[in-house]
Amino acid sequence: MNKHKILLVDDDPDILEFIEYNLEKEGYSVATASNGLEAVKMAKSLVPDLILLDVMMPEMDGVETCAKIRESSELQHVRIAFLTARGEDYSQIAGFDAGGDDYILKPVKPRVLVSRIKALLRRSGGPEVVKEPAHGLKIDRERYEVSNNGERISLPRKEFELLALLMSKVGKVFTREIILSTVWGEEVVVGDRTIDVHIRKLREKLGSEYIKTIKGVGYKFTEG
Amino acid sequence: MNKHKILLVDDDPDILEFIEYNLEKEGYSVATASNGLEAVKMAKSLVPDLILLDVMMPEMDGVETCAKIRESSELQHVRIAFLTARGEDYSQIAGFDAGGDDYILKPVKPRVLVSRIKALLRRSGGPEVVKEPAHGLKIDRERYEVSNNGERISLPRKEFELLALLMSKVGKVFTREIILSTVWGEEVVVGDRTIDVHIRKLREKLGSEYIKTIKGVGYKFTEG
DNA sequence: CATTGGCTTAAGTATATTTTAAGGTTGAGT
DNA sequence: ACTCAACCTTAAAATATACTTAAGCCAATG
Repeated sequence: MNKHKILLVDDDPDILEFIEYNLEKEGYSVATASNGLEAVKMAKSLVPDLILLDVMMPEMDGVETCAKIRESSELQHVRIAFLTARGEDYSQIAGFDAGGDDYILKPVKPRVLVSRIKALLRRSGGPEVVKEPAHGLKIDRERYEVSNNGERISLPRKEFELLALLMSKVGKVFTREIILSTVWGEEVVVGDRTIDVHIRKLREKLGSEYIKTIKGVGYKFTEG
Repeated sequence: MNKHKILLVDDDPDILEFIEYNLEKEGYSVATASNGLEAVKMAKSLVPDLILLDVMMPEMDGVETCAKIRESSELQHVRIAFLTARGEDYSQIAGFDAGGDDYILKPVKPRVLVSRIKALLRRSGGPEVVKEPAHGLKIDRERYEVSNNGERISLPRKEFELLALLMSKVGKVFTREIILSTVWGEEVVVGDRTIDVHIRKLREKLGSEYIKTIKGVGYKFTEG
C-alpha cells in the first residue's frame, strides 16, 4: 500500500512529537511545521494527502493557513482537518467556509486520531462521496442548520445530531441502540422515550414525511 | 446441530481469549485473528458463519477489514458484527456502507454477547450458504424492506424475518419446527396457527405465487 | 439571579403487530 | 367418495411498541 503523506501543523513541539510518533508508527509518512507560513510552503512542495492543522497558532492561525493553502490550485483537493482544543471558540471556524474537511478535538487519543485519519484518507482515495441532499433537505454541519428548500431551520444539538445520523445513510434503518450510542454516547444512559421525543420534534419542524418508524426495529430517513 | 463457525478479530489477546472462551463454552467453533490482514485471509479459507470485528485495530481497522472481506464473492453474505469500545468514535461506522450488520459494545458481558450472537446467527438462517434469489423479489435487511420489481414493500418484523428465512435458501423446504426456532427463538412458545397467519400475510402482500405449502412438511420459497 | 432553551422523564394514549381462536377448506390415503 | 389431519381464512383479543404531552431539571445566557 502506498504510504500516505501527512503534514502536521502545530506550534506546540510536544504535540507535534506526540502525534508524529503515533502516525509514523501506523506507517504514515509525516512532515511537520510549527507555524502557518512554514505550513503553506511545505504543503506546496510536498502536496501531502492530508493536512492536520492546529486552529490556535500565533501569527497565522489555522483558518487563515487553510485559506492560503486552498489558494494553490494543486492543493485544492487535499484533505484538511482542524485540530481544536475542547472548549475553544468554535465560532471562527464554524461559520467559516474554509474548505476544512473535519475537526478533531484535542486532547486526542492516538487510536481515535488514527481511525479518524483513516476515514479521511479513505474518503479522498475512494470515489467521491456525493451527499446529494435528499428531497429539498440539506444539512449544514458547520452551522447546525438544515435548509428545507431554502428555508433555514436551526436545530438544537441533539436534534441535529440525530437527523444527521439518519441522513448519513438515507433509507437505512438505524436501531435505537445505534442511535443512542452515536448521538448520546456509550457512557450516557437515557431512557428510550428520549429518542421518541426528539424524533417528534424533528417531525414537527421538518414535516412528518421524512422520518419513518420501523416498529420494533428503529427509524429511517425515507427516500422519495 | 451443526456447529457454527465464528471468526473473532481483535488486536488485544486478552479480549480474544476472553470472548473465545465464552463462545466455545456455548458450543461454537471459534477461530481468531489479531489483525485485519490475517482476518481477511482466514475469512476466505474458513468462510465462517459470523465474523466479530474489532473496530479499532492498528494498520487495518475494522471498517477497512470489513470492506475487504465483502469484496470476496463467497463472503458476501457472511454476517459481520463490529465490536466497539466504550467511548470510541462511532460516527464513521454508523453511516458507513461497509455491510456491517450489527454493533456490539465492549466491554461485553458474556451473556449479552452470546444472546446477540444467537440472534444474529438465527437471522442468517443457519450455516447454509445464502444465495441472492432471482425473481423480481429482493430482500434488503438494511432497510427492512422487500422490493418487488422496484416496488417497495415494507414489512413488519416477524413477517420480514420469516420471509428472509424462506428466501435464504430458495427452493428448500423449511419445517414448522425450524421456522419457529429461527424466527421466534427456542424459548418462545406460540401456537402453530401463528405461522399460517404470517404466511398468509406475506402472500397477501407479495402475491401468492412465491411461497408454497408442502403439506405435512413445511413451506418453501419457489423458484419460479 | 432570573429567564430561557434544551434535554430528559413520566404517564397516559394511540396504534401496529402478533397471537389466538374458531369455523371453513383441502387433499392424501383409504 | 369419505375421513381426518393439516392447512387456510378471518376477525377479534392481547401485547408490544411508539406517540404525545406536560412538567421538571439543568446549563447557558442576559
